[in-house]
Amino acid sequence: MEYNFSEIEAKWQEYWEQNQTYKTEIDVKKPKYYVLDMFPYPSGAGLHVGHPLGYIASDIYSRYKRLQGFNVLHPMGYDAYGLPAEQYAIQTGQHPAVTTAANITRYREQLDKIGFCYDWGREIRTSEPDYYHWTQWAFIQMFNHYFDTKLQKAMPVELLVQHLENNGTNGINAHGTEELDFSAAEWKLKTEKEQQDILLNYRIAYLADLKVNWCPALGTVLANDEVSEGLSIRGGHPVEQKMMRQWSLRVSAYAQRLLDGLSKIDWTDSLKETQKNWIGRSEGAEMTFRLKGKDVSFDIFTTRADTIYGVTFMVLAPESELVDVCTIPKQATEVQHYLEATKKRTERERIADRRITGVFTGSYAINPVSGTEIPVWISDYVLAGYGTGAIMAVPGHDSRDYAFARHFNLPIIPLIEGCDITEESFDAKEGIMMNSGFLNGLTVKEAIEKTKEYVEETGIGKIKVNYRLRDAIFSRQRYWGEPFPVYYKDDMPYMLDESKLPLVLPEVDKFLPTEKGEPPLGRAKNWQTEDGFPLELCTMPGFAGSSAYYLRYMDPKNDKALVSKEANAYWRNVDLYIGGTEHATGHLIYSRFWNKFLFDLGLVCEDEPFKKLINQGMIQGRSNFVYRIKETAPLNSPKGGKSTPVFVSYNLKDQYETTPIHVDVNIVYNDQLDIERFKNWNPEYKNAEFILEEGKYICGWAIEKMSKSMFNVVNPDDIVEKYGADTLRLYEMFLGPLEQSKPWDTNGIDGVHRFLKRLWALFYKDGELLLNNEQPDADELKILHKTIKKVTFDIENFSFNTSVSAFMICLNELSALKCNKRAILEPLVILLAPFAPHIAEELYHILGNTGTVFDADFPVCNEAFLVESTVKYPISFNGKVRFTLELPADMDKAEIEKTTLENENTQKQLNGASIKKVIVVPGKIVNIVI
RNA sequence: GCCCGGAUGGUGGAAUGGUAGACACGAAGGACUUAAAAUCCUUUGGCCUCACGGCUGUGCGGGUUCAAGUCCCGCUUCGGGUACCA
Repeated sequence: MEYNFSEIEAKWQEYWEQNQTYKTEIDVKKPKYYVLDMFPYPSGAGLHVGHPLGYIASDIYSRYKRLQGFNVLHPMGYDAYGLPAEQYAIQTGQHPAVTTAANITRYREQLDKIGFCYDWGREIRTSEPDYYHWTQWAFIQMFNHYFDTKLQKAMPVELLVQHLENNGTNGINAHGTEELDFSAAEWKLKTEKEQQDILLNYRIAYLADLKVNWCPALGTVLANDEVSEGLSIRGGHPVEQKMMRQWSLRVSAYAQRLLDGLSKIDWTDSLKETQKNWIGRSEGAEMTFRLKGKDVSFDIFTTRADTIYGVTFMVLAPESELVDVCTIPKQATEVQHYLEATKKRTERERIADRRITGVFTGSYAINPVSGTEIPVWISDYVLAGYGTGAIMAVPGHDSRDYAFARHFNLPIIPLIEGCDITEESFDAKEGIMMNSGFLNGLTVKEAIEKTKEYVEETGIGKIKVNYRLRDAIFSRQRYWGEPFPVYYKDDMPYMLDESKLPLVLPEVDKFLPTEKGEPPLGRAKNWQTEDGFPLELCTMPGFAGSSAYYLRYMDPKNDKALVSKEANAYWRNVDLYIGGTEHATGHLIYSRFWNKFLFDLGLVCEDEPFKKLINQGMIQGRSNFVYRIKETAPLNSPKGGKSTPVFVSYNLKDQYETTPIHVDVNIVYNDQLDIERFKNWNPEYKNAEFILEEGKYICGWAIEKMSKSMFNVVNPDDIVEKYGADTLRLYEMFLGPLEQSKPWDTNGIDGVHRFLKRLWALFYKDGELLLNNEQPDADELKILHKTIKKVTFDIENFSFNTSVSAFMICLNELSALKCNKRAILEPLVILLAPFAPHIAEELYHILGNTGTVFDADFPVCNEAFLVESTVKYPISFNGKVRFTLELPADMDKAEIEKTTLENENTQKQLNGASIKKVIVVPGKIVNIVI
C-alpha cells in the first residue's frame, strides 16, 4: 500500500464533517481554551500560500490542546463588509452581496482542502443581519453612555442628565469633546434640541463637526489608521482634510485604560510598544499666558515647563480660535493670506514639502514666570488637534522651534550650561540649568519637578496628561456597511428602539452618491422610520463588524443578546489570537476599546479580549526571472531586432546585454525553467530560443511581495493537489519561525513530503504491513520520549519549525533501527496528529483504533527513558575543543578533573605546558586553561 | 528623527553563555534502472593537507568571561512601525 494522500485526505475530511468531529459545546467538566484567527476579508483573488500560515499554526495549537483534554473553541468567519466589493460593484453593477458570497464560497473551498478543525457551525459573516444586529445594538449602548473620568468607566447618560439638572456642569466628571460651563438653571432653560446638542459632547458614540480625512476617490471619510502619509491604505488614493458632521466613538476616553491594560496581556513587546506610541501618553503642564494689553489669556501644553525662561515666541495653529483674537488690524491682511495659503495645502503636500512658514499676529503674550513680552506667531507646524493648538516656543531646546526661529530671525536663548546651539537645538533632557531664574543650578530632571510644583502652587497652570489617541470617526459615506440605527428629528439624532433591530441594509439602484452628493443610502426608497423621520445615510466602517466578533462566536445563534451570560462566563476571552501586525493600531485598539465598554456595562466578564497574541510573519514571494538578450526584443520595439526572442541562462547572462523578465514561478522547478511550458505560457515566446548551461535553463530569483504582477503567487490548492494538505501544513511550519517574515519557496517542499512517505514506509513496505507488537528496547523508547519532550516544548513555545525537524530526526533514527513497533509508532502518530491530521488519522486506524485520533490522549514524556549512563565531555584547551572523552554520568567534579588530566590526549595537548586552571562543568564540558 | 525587530554555508534555517551550522533544500559522486522517475548510500562553511590533522569562521570594531552567534558598549546595514504630538 502506497501513501495515497489524496485518497486519505478526502476520506478523513469527509469523516470529520459527517461525524461533526469539531463541533464544540459548552462542557463545564472540561477546561476551556479559545483559539482565534483574525477572520479574513474574502477578496476576489482567493487565498495564496501565505494566508494559511497563521491558520495552520492556530490549528496545530487547537488540536494539541484538544488532545490534552481541553474543550477547544476554534471558530472561523468572514469580515464580509469592505471597500473592494463596493468598488467592484460601482464598476460592474454587480451587487456586493453577490460577489462577497461568491468569494466566501471560494475561500471556504480553499480552507477545507487544508483540513482545519474549525467548528463551522459557529461561522459568522459581518454582513448578515443577525450578526450586525449586535453591531447596531452596541452602537446604541455607546450613544446612551458617557465616560466618567473619576470612575474611569462608562455610565448611563441619564445619570449625567440628572447631574446637569441638579448642578449644571459644576463638578462634572464626564469626558467631553469640549469643556462646557453652565449652571443647572441655564440647563433647564435650554430647548430639547440644545440639550441634545450638549449631550452629544459627552456621549461615547457622538455626532460632531470634525476635521476629517476625506478621500475624494473613494467618496468617503477614513479613520486615522486607514490613512498613511496622506494616502488611503486601501487603494492609495489622496486624502484631504475637511470639516464634516460625523459619528465618532470616544476611544480617547479609554486612553489610560487601554494603556494600563497592556501590562496584563501576553503580547509581544513590539506590538505593545506600537500601541503605546499610538496612544501616546505625555505628561506635562498646561500653562496660561496672558495677552499684553488685552483681557485675553490662553493655554498652552508643554512637556518641558522647565524651559519656561527660554520662551522667545508663541505659536498658534492656523485653525486655532485664538488667531482672530490675537491678530491686530495692521497684520490682518498678511494673516488672512497665510491662512488661505495653508488651507490650500493638503496633508500630503505638507508632509512632502516641509517648508517653514508662518506669520506674525502683531500681538505679544506675557511670560507668566519671567514677565517677558513675547511675540505671538501663527504656523502650520502647530497642530490644532493636539494639546491646546498653541505652544510656547523654546528654540534653544526644541528642534522645530529652532528651525522656525532661525528662519524668522527670532532670538534663541540657551538654558543648559555648556550646550552648543550654534548649529542646532539641544533637545536632550540632561545638563545643568542656567538663564533660568529660580531653576539655575538644577539638573533638567530636578527642574522639571520644581517647575511642576511651581506651576501648581502659583496657579499659572496645572499638571496635565495628554494623549495622542484620537476618537475614531465612525461614519462612512458608502453603501456596503452596517446601517446606523439612527434617525433624525429636528436635525438631532435619535436611536431606533432596540426592538426595531436589525435595521437591514436597503437596496439601491446604484452604489454611487446621489446627485445632491448624499451617500448611496440616499437612493434607497422609504429610508425612514414608520413615523416618517429620515434615517442616517452613512454606514459604519470596516472595524465596526470586527470589533466584537470574537464574542459572537461564543454564542453565534443567540437572537436575544450578542452573547449569553453563561456562554461568556464559560468561554470568557480569547486565550490565543493569531494574526498579522497590520492590525496593531486599528482592529486591536478598537476591539480592546469595544470590549472594555461592554465590560463596563457588565455584559462581558473580561476586561481584555485577547490574552495572548502572536503575529505570524508575512510570507513574501520568491520571483523567478528569465533573461532576454536585448537585441532580440520583439519586432515592434523601437530598436527593431530579431523576431524570435532569445533567452540566456542565468550563469551565462553576463556575456550579453539582457533584460530580466518575470516568469511564472509555477513553471519553474528548483530554478530550472520548464521550457515547453514557458513557450505555451505566453504566445510571444512561442518560437523563443534558449542559450542553455549544461543542457538546462536556470532562472534568476529575487524576494518580492507576493503579487500577480510578479508572477510569484503560489496557490495552496496546487500544492495540496501535488503533495497533499499534510505536506503543505508541515512545510509552511518548516519554513522558519512563525513570527518571522520569510519568502515562500516551493523548492524544499520535497523534504517534508519525503518525511511523510518515509513515515508511511515504517508501516507498509511493498504492500506488506510491517507493524508488530514487539517490546521496544531502551534506544527506541529514548528516541520516542526525547521527541515527545521536544515537540511538546516546541508547541508550547510556538516553535513549530523545530518540532517538524524533531519529527524528522525521530524518523531518521527509527528508520535506522528498522523499528516497526506499535508501542513506539502509536504515540508518535498521536504526537504528529496536530501537524498532519489526515495521515495521523489513517495510521491511527491502521494501528487498529476506531473513532478519531483527536479523542486520544497526548503522549507524555517519561524522563526515566532519557537518563544517560555516560556523558561525552568535550575537552577544551583555552576554550578550543580538542577531543571528547566519554565518562560516567554520575562522576563527580573532582573525579572528572582527575580522569581528564590523566588522559593521554590531555598530556599530548599540554605538551609540557603548565596548567593555570581547570574548569569542570559536570554534564557539560571541561576547559583547561594553560 | 524616534521606537521595535533582524544580520549565521549556495538557500530556508538550528543552537538554556559550554563541540556553530541541527533539520531540510540544492549541488557533487555512487547504487538500482534499457532510460527516467522514485528510492537508497557517501560528501558538502572556507583555507591548508594524500591523509592524520591544523588554521579560520555567526555584518564591523571594542569589551566582559575559563568559555561569546548568545551578555555589554560603539558602529554598518536591512526590514517594520510612527511622526511637525510641543
